[in-house]
Amino acid sequence: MSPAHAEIHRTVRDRLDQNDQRYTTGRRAVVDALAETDGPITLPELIDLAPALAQSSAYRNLAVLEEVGVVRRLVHSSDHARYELAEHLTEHHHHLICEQCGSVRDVTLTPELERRLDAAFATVSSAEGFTPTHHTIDLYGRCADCRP
Amino acid sequence: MSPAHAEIHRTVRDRLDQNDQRYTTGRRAVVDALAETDGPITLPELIDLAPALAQSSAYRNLAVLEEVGVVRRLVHSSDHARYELAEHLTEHHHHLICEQCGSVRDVTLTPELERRLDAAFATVSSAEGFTPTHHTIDLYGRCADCRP
DNA sequence: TTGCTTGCAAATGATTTGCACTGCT
DNA sequence: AGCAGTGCAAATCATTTGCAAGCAA
Repeated sequence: MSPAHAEIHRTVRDRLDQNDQRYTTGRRAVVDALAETDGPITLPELIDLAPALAQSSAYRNLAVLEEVGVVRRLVHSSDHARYELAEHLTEHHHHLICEQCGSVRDVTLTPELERRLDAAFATVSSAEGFTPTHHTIDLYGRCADCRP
Repeated sequence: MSPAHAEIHRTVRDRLDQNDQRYTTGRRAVVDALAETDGPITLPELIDLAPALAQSSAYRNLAVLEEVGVVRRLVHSSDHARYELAEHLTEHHHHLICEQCGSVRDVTLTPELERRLDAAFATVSSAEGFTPTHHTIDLYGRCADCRP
């Protein structure tokens, strides 16, 4: 477990404490699994990484962790949702989504481009009376493994 | 929606013909409903706009229209999916998603920014061996109606 | 103890599907 | 006529929830 892992656990514990929630073995296992991967994972994938967890407990723990703001739930297709650590525990990133195999990997853009995007988003939003809080960018295509 | 309704219907009919599918009253009603709105709609919303459609037929027609490439299905949250006309029938756009009421509205960015984005996407993708085909950008926040 | 957490099994709800009927072509 | 499309009701499947038992503060 990397030092980054240790800090993640500390932050998660703090957030749970602040919300009168316990940091149980099961919740720790969920966080460990999410910290290990280089992209958001589905519930079956999570259970493969943490086989001690019952399915219902995995779902319940993810819901609690999402509520206290350390997990984000993503829905790209209609089968399984995907879960990842919140960006304040990782870093702002986007997703490469393979249309062939369904895998999802994280990518980051340059800070300069993100800055430009935020400016553009502020512009188009205010024209609509919309107040943006955050954004997601998904790139769909073919991943390296599925390349023809 | 840039092409007029008539042109949309012509294109849809062509696509269906090419795939040995008929352009029935129900399918036309689906396309009309999707062409009327300024953002992707859910199935209940679609049925409100086209009350003659049975729920199962709406789902089946949307599936057919998606298969022939004139409808796109979006999933932002875990309740109802949303459907919109494919971009070749409208224009390239993104979404403003209200976290309060769940409404979704279309927005466009400047062509210049889209060009810059495509360039950046090509760069980060090739570094991962990924071949991008298209992208989506979603802005989450508070819509005008839900503003505090 | 006291009550949150867990695991199992049953419930929920959006979407899909079987089947008989309708209506294009 | 013949087969694709439709409506209804039943089936599916990810996710949620009720309940009894386990575990942490």
